[in-house]
Amino acid sequence: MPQSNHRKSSVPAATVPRLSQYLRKLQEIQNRGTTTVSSRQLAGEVGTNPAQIRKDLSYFGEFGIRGVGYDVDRLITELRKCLGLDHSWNVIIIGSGKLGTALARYRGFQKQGFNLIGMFDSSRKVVGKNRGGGPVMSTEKLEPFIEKNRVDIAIITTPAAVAQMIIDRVVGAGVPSVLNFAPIRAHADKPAILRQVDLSTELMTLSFYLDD
Amino acid sequence: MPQSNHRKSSVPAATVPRLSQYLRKLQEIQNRGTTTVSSRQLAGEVGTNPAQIRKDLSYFGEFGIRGVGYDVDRLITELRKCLGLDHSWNVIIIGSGKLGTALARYRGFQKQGFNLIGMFDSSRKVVGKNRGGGPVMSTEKLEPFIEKNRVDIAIITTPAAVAQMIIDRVVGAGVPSVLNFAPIRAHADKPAILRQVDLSTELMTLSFYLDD
DNA sequence: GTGTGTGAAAGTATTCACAGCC
DNA sequence: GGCTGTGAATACTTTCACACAC
Repeated sequence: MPQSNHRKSSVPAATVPRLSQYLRKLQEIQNRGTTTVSSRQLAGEVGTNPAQIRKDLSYFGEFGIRGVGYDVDRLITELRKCLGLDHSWNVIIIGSGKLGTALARYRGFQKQGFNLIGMFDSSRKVVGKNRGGGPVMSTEKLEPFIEKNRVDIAIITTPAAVAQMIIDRVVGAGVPSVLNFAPIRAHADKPAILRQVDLSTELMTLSFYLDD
Repeated sequence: MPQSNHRKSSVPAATVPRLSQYLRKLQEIQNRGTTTVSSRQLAGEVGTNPAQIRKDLSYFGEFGIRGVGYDVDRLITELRKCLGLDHSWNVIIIGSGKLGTALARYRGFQKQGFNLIGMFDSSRKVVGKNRGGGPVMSTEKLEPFIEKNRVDIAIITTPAAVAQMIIDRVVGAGVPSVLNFAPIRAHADKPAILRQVDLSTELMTLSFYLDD
């Protein structure tokens, strides 16, 4: 029984990140005071095709009104439900250097329902200091912390050299998903969900498309 | 005449980021002292299919030896050429907060041929300070700086509120590619290449795949 | 035997185009 | 008239499987 959720596996992988982009734009539109939006308008703003949006939404239900468009409030609520943002997730950050601190201080974090419940670092110098996510704990305390607290997402911002070891440890301790910012191609053995954010890949991809 | 380069447009978009991952693994393999690698071995390490690697490489040429595999040094050289890393690119960072500073201090940067030639910030308090990329300049000096220096890539780490305006300004001044870390869905009018790195999208994507 | 390079097949994703509803 | 929801068509990507080279 690998994927328990029938609904999720039938949604194309490419659709999921787009949903979050629709959500962001819709929140912007909501802030402007607009109450109704068509797939055409939304597509114009996020830079995609109207049919793409309608198709993406159709995997989850019928949220629009023909001839009219979508109610902005309603669609925001539905999208948050689709993305699992209708309850909150507990997040830890491992590595409290500049990058870890930048992420911890990111305000949109809590606003979207992600609770930063702990930060970890191996350096004696920073343990106990506040880097935006409460007092930094020693990485030695990782496993007991994960035992005692439900941790849904571990964000890795350690140096490359230790990143894979840290990932093995948090996954081994039962954390179901990992977001890796360390510049390595990481892997996870257990059925953990792993995503990578990688400056160097992004720069090289730009480089490819630049004219010589 | 939109895309001038015939070679590039025939390479699938999905192939490009993978090339950079192959390159990273190959550099690791090279450091271990291994001189030859097969598509099977490399695929095992990056977590993909051997045929995928061979197909990806086939868009650029024939780099292997049948019955043997690939010479690691040779393949690294070829991949760097494919990705446009055989010469160096000039990069600026706009926004010298924690994130901008973290990126500026990332060592792999220079190592792969990206020269950080300037950092900018709108705050009087940081202008003149060194955040890892020489003295921070005022964002007022952006356009004259771009006039005088070839800038290939602009990395945006400003607050969301000003990010789109900054992108418009650098693209307007002639910067051909932008890597945006600000939490907005940005767009560029001119034929500039734009890539987005987005913590909130990554977190929401994980959220989608987590069990309720 | 081993492993590349590559057409052909299978699998995914995007876009079209239109019936149906407001 | 306008816009959604969706099957059908197109485009893109990955994987298979085998001829060919070492």
